[in-house]
Amino acid sequence: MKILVTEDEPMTLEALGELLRMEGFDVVEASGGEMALKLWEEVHPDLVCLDIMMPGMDGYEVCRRLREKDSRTPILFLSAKNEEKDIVAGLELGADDFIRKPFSTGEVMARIKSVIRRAYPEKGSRKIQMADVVVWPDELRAEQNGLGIELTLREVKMLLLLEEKKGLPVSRDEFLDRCWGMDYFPDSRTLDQHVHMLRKKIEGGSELIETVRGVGYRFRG
Amino acid sequence: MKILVTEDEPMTLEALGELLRMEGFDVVEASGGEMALKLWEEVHPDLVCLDIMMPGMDGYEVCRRLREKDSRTPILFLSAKNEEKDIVAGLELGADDFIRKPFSTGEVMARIKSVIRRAYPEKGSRKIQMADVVVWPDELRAEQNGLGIELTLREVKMLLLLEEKKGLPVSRDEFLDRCWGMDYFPDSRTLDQHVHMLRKKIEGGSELIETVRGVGYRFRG
DNA sequence: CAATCTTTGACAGAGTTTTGACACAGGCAA
DNA sequence: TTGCCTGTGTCAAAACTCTGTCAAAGATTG
Repeated sequence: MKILVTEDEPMTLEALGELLRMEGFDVVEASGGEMALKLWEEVHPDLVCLDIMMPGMDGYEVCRRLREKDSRTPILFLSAKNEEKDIVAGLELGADDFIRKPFSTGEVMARIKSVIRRAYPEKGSRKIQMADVVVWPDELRAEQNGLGIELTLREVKMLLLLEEKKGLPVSRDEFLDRCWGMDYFPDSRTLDQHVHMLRKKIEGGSELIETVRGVGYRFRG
Repeated sequence: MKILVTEDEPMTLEALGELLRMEGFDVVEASGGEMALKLWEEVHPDLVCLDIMMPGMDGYEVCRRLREKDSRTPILFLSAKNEEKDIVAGLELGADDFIRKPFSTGEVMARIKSVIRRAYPEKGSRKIQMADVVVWPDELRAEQNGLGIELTLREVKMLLLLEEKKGLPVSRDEFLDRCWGMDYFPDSRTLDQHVHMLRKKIEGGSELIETVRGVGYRFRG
């Protein structure tokens, strides 16, 4: 799930980005309205967070232009202006929700997740085929040869990453970034241990998750 | 949905009560006007059926007094007097409909349901089956193995959410979002506590509401 | 103010993740 | 080939996190 965050204040931008990445989102950061539009073209995010007050092109204007190209992707405003009329103005432009500054991290996450749930209800029941394994990521569950397999949250994240790379090797660093968090560096055998678990749970596991020495792991698919 | 029935003829009163209970209503029976007013205070029914001709305080008078306290709850007259002027008198007092005696059970039900639909458009007196539990969300009530279960508003919301997801896990975030409100963040064991309550009220509860660690809960169905 | 419903804090218990010790394997140079 | 270095596999214990449960405090409603 990709989120484009636009905010002119660098500290706030980075904090938001980090917060969202912690929760497993892909985050693209824009420091202004023009950049936001440009990045939108490149990455086509699933959700856009816009600061209203920015030098140059403000959030309203960005919203208007985005809505010309795409009316579906949810847009969420971050705003220090909390007057009723601004909220109304934003909603008329097709915004999905508002977050008033200063905000708590809890509130940001709750609202973003809520908007995502409303916009992508189908994401609640994905099903992914990986070789002869069927994975239901949201249920922390998989099946192979008619046999049910219980997974943990981390194992699912790892499988999804492997699936996303479709047979390409995924480096250890990338695993840690995407399944743990950017600034997490376990100092010993943590990653190996989790790969071990996956291999144990999936029949013929060490054939399916192949070790690429000096790099990381790859899923044979 | 609670209905207060007032009628001085015991046989008729019991028959009406039985009829309504068959249809899943909660029925409170009053054998006279004074009793009706007293019971109204106690139970705050969603609908009142009043016989017009009763010894002591008659239906008109009860209606007038009820309307002083509450102008919303629908009132329905049962009457052997079927002349035009009586109907007009009743409607002026704020009654919602008339049923003429002798009445057919079909007519009674049709009129009562019609009045309810008009007065409570948002409620359909829905009935939802979840595994072996039948839930009447609007009545904060459920039944399992013929055993009645009283629910609170929050418990009903939680059940409805679980039902809506049909066996998929519902995340803790989503519970808080949908059953509490977007910007509500209880800081401790609130959600667990409510799940606990539901499990306690529903037989075999912890089997039915399964916990998905790190995610939330799911209803087995 | 009494009854009911909700929230909270403390604590226990279960499940998951991390760690450290050690074994093993692959690559490289002598 | 042998020996060495580095990277990986495996295990079990330790550390940590999440959830269940209880009792009591707080809110709400009649």
